[in-house]
Amino acid sequence: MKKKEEERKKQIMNAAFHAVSNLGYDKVTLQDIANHANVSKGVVHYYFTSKQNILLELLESTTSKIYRFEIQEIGKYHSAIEKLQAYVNAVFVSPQDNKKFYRVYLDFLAQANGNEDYKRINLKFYENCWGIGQEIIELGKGEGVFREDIDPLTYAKVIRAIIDGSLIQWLTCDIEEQHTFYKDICFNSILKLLK
Amino acid sequence: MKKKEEERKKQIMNAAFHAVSNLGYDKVTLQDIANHANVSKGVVHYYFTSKQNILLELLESTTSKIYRFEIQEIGKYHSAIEKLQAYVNAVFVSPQDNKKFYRVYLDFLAQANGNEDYKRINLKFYENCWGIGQEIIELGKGEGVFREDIDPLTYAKVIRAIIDGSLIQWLTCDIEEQHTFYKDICFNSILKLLK
Amino acid sequence: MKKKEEERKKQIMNAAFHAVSNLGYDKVTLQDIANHANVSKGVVHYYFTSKQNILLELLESTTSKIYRFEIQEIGKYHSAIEKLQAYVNAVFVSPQDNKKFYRVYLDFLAQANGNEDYKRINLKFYENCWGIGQEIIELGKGEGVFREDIDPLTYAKVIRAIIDGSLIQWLTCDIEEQHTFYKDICFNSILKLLK
Amino acid sequence: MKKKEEERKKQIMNAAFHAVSNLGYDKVTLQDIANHANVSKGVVHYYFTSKQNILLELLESTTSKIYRFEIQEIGKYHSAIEKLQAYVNAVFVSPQDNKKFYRVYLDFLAQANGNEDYKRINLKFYENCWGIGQEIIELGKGEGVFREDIDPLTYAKVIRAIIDGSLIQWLTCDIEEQHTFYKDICFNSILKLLK
DNA sequence: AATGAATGAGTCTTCATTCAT
DNA sequence: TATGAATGAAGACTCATTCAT
Repeated sequence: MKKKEEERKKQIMNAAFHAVSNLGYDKVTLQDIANHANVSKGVVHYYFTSKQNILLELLESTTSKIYRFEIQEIGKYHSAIEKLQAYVNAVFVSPQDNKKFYRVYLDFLAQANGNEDYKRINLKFYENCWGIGQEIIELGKGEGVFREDIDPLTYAKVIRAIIDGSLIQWLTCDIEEQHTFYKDICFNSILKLLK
Repeated sequence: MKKKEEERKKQIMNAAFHAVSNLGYDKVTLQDIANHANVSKGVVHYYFTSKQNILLELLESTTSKIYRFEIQEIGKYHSAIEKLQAYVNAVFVSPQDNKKFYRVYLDFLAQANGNEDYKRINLKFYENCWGIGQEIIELGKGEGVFREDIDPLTYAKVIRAIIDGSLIQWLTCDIEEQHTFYKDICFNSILKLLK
Repeated sequence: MKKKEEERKKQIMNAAFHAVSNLGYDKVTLQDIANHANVSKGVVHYYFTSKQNILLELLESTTSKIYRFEIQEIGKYHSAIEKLQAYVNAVFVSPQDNKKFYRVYLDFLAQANGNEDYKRINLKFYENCWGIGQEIIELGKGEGVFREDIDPLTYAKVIRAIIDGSLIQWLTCDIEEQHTFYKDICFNSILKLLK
Repeated sequence: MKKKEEERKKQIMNAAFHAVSNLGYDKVTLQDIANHANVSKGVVHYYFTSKQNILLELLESTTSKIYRFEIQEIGKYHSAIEKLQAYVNAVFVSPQDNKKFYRVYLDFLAQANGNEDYKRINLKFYENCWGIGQEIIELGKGEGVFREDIDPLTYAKVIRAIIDGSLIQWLTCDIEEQHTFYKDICFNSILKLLK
């Protein structure tokens, strides 16, 4: 029965993701989430103690999904440059997915300002991303393709800043065709910085 | 009389700024704004047609205030590098101000995803910021301190991405001491990119 | 389950009727209706999309209740004169009921001037009433008790005008004892007109 | 100065009439009235103690205007039948005027149900109208054109009921072309009743 | 486990009324 | 006299949460 419960929660979580993605963090209602999940409003409360609770888990699951995907993608390659390219590609998956995922993510980012729980989850996500950056930088230094004098953690933070900054800019300008443009300047900028 | 009205609107706008900054975009109520302005709820509606209307003007005034400050600061210097430093300094004014201003800005950025009006205002802000970047880059190219082969607009976008990405990261990590750290890596990264 | 919902709506509708009857169309609040129904404010919105919606249904149910009662009463008799008397009696049921029903009806009549939905519902009610008048007139012509040269629809309209005009006059003068007086002059006038 | 005050009040009263006529009794605001009068909101309160007060005076002035016009019109003729025709013609002036005046009147009629002041004013209007009816009936009896056995007051009430009932029916059906139709059946019915 | 009816606190908005100028 | 800025009470409506079934 434990398995069914897990499945139910996943189903609701998924519905919450689409609902927030469509309507925005502050517009979404429990009824919206229930509708997206094709269940009754009561079910949502049965599996989650409160709306706050759902959204918290949603941030957690969203960031962890993003992170796992990044890990998976860079795992397919072996050189630092290839891994870096895979990392950036993983972030800029496709216009459609980026819009869905990062709208939700951006909403939570804004929420994090006034909510310690969100802040904590987001910090964990940052640390994970910095970990990816560090790994690539250290690999590149070992390969001799990146400069020796760069501090891995510091530059890992810069890398993430460039990635987030580019993605948010693309998201806000909302010109689908520029997806590739932003992916490219993001990758090229990071590369130039590390070389 | 016109002047008094302008002043009143500014007072309310200012109250709205602090209210959103303290409570967040979606938590703020008209009563909060009225309280911050030390006026009755009715007054807010007397000067603004709706809550939406206040928030729209708030985004406009906030972004334009940020932009004007940036313009003012880079105007104090004459060389490209100095202007770039002034630009970054203007963004990273002080931990306190950054928190206030960019919390509001980040909230609107998140809203922009689902609201054409916010999107439009934000695009205008981006274009203004890109203009600053382009100006600095072209000056630097003239001075011979920046590479010749860089496209001003493209790199202006990268500059803003790094700035926003760094600031949001600092804001979210919420460690005041790292304010200088983020300002520095932001400036250094941009410089390295352009040289 | 469907039955329970129907009952609930009826209960609220009934509460709305009494609330409007006591307080008047433009004074009544959703809270008043909720109080009359002994339910919470939220319930009213659960069953009706808006206040407008409740009042619309109230006009519909009020006019249809009046009409059904008229039909029922004239159905008890077979001759034209008896039916006419039953018709007038049905309208002038009793001082208490008349006050309740026709106060609500008069309120809606006034609203109909600026509202197409009310106008439409009221027109339907008029047509129903004219139908009753026509039926009685045609029957009376067949029986030879009414003149041959009268146009059924035209006179049906006159009949309703006399009925409404008398009732409104009684309602506005608000002298209970005159209830019988107005019922009598109403019936006698119509009769004299048709003979 | 007394004269100017009177004029001001008249101006506001007139504006109130048009405002209520356009918007309806319960929709009209003091701002609407002020706008129609091209004065500031403050002025309205300067000349009338309250909104209730304006509307009360409006009912009084409206009913008295209707009554004075009826008196004036029947004064132009000398025979009972001509006076009756003039009376009906005065009520059914023109589609445009009827709509304006009787919308306001119907609104007040509805209000009268729950308000003693309105009720009193309206009763006064009824008594005036009954007076007209009685006068015509007595004249007709004297002329020998009306039956001898009719009670003037009773039939005066019937006359007014037919007039109001017809006018309200025309107003609610809202078919301009039927204005003449209703005027005719109204006059013919009354005539048939009295002969 | 699941439903959805019921609750009522909270929010935006309107507007009569007051009052300083 | 006249203005219109300011107030705050009141009302429609939303929605998270509870709970009986």
